Amino acid sequence: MSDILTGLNEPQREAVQTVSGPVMIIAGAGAGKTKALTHRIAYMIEQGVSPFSIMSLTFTNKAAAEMKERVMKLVDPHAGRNVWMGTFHSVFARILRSEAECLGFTKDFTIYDTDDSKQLLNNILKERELDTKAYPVKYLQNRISMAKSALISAEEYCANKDIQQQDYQAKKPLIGEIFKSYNARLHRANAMDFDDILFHTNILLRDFPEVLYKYQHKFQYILVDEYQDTNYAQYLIIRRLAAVHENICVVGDDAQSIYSFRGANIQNILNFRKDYPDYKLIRLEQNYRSTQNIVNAANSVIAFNKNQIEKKVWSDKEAGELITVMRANSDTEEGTLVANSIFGFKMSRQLANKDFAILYRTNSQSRSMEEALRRQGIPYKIYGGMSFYDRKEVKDLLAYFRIVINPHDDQSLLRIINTPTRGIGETTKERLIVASGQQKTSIWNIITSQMPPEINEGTATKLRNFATMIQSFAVIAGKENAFDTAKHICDTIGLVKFLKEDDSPEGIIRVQNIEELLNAIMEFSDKQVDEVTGERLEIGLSAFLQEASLMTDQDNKKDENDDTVTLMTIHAAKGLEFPYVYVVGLEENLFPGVQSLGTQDELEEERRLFYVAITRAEKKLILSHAESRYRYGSLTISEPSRFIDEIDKKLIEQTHKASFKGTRNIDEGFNFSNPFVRRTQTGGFYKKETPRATPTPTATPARPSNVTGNIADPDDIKAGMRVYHNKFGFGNVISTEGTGANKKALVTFDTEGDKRLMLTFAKLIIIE
DNA sequence: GATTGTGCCCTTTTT
DNA sequence: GGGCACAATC
Repeated sequence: MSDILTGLNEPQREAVQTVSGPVMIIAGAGAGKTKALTHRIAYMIEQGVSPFSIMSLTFTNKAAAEMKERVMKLVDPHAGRNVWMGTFHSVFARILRSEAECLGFTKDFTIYDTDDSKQLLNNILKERELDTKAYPVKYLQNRISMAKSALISAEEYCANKDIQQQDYQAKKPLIGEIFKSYNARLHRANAMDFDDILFHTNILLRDFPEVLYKYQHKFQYILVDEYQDTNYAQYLIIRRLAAVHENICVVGDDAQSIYSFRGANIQNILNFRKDYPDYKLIRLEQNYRSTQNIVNAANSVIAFNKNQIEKKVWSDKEAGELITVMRANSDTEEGTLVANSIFGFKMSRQLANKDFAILYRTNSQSRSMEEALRRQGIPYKIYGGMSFYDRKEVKDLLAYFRIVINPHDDQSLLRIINTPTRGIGETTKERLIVASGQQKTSIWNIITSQMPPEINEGTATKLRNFATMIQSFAVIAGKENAFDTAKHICDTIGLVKFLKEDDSPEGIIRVQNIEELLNAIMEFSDKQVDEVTGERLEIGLSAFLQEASLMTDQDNKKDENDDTVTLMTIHAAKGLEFPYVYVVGLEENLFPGVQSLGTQDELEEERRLFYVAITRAEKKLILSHAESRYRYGSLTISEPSRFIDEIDKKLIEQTHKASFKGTRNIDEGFNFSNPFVRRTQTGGFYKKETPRATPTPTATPARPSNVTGNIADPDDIKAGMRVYHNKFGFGNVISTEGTGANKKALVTFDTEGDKRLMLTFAKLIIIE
């Protein structure tokens, strides 16, 4: 017991020991919320709470795995593993499988991912002969997902006047009908999409009191991580399950809510006190991750948001270094500056590549960074983008597995019926879709018992052969373990042989991916060990699929060992930390993005995203922005982000590209964009008219003793330099004009604003 | 029925 | 710039 409580601060200890009743933990970034949660679970188990009665929910598999690992270290692993710990989707999919019959599904239901649902919607549009321009699939997905997350059924969607009015005004009046067909097709396919897992769980708990009763009494203790990211469907599930015991503990940080575009609702945090009036609020405010300067910078930024729960995050670490702001003249140069900076820190401070992370708003920004790192010879790894489970060949093979387990899975059937090629084309597929719509049954049933007359005999035979093959696989799956079945399927369809015909580098990767998938199945099987005897359990394909359909490759591959710089979006970086963090592309219309300038709420979400970015850094934070950038193939000019201005000025130091060697040509480019810079940079280095959280003191600095150096030759003064003037103090050279004795410079002084100086008279000292 | 050409549209995305 | 969907080809 002492083990579990030692090393915790006072509020953490309170969070761990307040086991009964509703508890809300508001945890700042880096305040040890995972520690509080894991120790709490361990503490409960040690206090005699049955692990089977504890449900702990997270959003990612990775977070769940990490928590499980940490709990197992604190308590007897046999007890630890019995806690219901996982993502919302995995825990409730598990419950849905055992209760599937109530809802008209079988326990082998398939989970459709975003791509499957996209294909399905495409089929519906085709069937209804609707234009994909009038009804963009992405828009439909969004609309349907939002409805399901808000627990609005397709029928309610159609009956709701407001919603219908919205769709009518958007010139998309048929969305409701499409929604209905979509659900009908899912149900016919014995399939659920991601949102359905939560939606159907709610239906289950709402309409089947005995089921509700069972789980309310089973899960006496409920813990929820990242509560600020829950949507209405998740909120209501938790509320229902916790209604009897009210031993519910939620952990969140409203300042880190960055998924509202996915339906996450901050109100859930704000409403907690209404739902559980006698709740206990615990604040974890001490940040153990970052230096004071970084914490203060984050605080000064987030202070600009109106909607937030009051808290003061603090750090008792050293003040640390100032936050560096780098200005580049182009996206290419931004990459170079970042790569040079990393190289410099590595050399001067003996750091490893893995001490660095480069974070950006959009994935497309990775390219300039990537190219610069490659030129500099720095190993890096880009996270995000195409996931292993999104690869076509992997999805193809998985589709075979899925249809063996659930033959009514139409999307899988359509995906693989002609892969490898079997002479079954688009026309045939369309006929099958239409027939299944008319007969209101799955395509599988159409092929096996109600072959439509318009399909000619040759094609019909091909279809029957396909069905026979799938049936033979199903027989094998009933007898053999997952790996042997998978291997058999793979060999029989000749997928590897088919892929090997393509010997391009991409083709070789595809073959490797198939091998990797088979390895993953093997690995998964190896992990399934009998708890009591320690023997390996034979697990079937179905069990593997259940796991794989809710898996992303984010979790299995976090090679702690390989020493690379990390590149990822800020969204992907949530929950992670790095000693040195670069946040790049801090420009208006990029970060904050142009689409988020519309409403206050959207802007505040962008600001929270910036807050998340800042708080990833432990020791040093470097921000950068470029004055121009290629976007969608054409050059765009950008102003520095307002977010830079929102950081307390005392915490920032400016670096200039002139301080880097060999940038003469860049200076020329810089002059080119000069008029623009002058326009936006009045007063201080950045726009002065922006409101500030804390006003910066404005006194002309006396010449500090560390300013040494001689009066510069006017010819040496160049745009971008940092200079010192005896009367005006420190400033930045924005531009120069004229030559020789007539040479003038526009200098923006930190405290005195813009000055145009004749260089033969102004005695400037070059600082850097 | 597969392959190449042409216009179109771009965020973030735990599951 | 580039990925994707659909069309025009062979």
